[in-house]
Amino acid sequence: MNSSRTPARDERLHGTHAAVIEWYRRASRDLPWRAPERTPWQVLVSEIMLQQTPVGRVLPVWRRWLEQWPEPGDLAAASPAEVLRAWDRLGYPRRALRLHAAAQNIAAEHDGRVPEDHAQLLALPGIGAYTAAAVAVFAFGQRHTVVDTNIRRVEARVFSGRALPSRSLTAAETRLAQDVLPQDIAESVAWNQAVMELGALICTARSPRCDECPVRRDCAWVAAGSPPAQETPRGQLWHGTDRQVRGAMMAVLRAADEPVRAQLLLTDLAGSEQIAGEHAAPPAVVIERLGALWRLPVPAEQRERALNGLLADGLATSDDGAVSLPG
DNA sequence: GACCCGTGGTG
DNA sequence: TCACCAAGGGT
Repeated sequence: MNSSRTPARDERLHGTHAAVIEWYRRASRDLPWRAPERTPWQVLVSEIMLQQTPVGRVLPVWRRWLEQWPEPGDLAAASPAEVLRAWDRLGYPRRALRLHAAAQNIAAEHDGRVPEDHAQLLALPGIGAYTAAAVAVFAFGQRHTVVDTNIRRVEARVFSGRALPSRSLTAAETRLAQDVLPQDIAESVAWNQAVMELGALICTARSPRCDECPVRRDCAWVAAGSPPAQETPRGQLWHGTDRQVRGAMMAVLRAADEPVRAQLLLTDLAGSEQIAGEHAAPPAVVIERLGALWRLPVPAEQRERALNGLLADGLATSDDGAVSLPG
């Protein structure tokens, strides 16, 4: 987009700001990490959990998590196994380990308080450009450019006239987000929050509800006749992937109170009968998870690769041929 | 940039 | 049904 500032452009942009922020006041969701009494730690935990994970699935886990570990120091003192079990099925369990590591860093290096400084936030494990900006903005009220998938999509449509943003974040998108960010600090905070919410509720990826959009008259994409996306994103593979196997193994380990023989994790449905005879029967829940793992139609070597991946990532430990959650 | 990393709801 | 999608980060 043309970044030159003209009175006409500034006035129109101001109108867009006002319309989106007003819509937010009227239509935004009432989420606990937005409550006036929220703490920076609560915001940070929410941002990590919300990475690639829908709000509805995060809510119950977030509540339990902060009840159990109300301050960074509380989480820092927990074991990785406790942390991974509390993470439950949010997905991408590496995020849980990184949040744990971040809490330990905060406890050791920042006197147990979430740092306000953007660069210090960025230095924490599991916190990248988006999350550092989001915490600085939503927890501390600073002026930073927040660029998440919602904001990218809204700005691609409204300002660039494109149906969808590019596959990966480009420098041009970041520049655009910086260009359209209000100068006033309080307004910039409101804008970041409001645009993200607009993308989540109205300007959605699949079937946007343009008839409810507060800026449909300012939208370059609508003005162009809402042309369809040029390239469809290649879908995330799942069936038959390492990720599927790793996920099934983690489900077993989360359910197991005691270490699980590696043999039980590496066999398939065909091999399970003879294996089962050689071991004491695990609890029913573990058997159920094992059954799901055994049923996956993947070769033995893939099961080994998946387990080695879990061990390498610190999501599991192995002792004398028995596997369990770490620590 | 490309690729890897979970999980489950949904159009 | 099934591919798409979700407040990304690290390598």
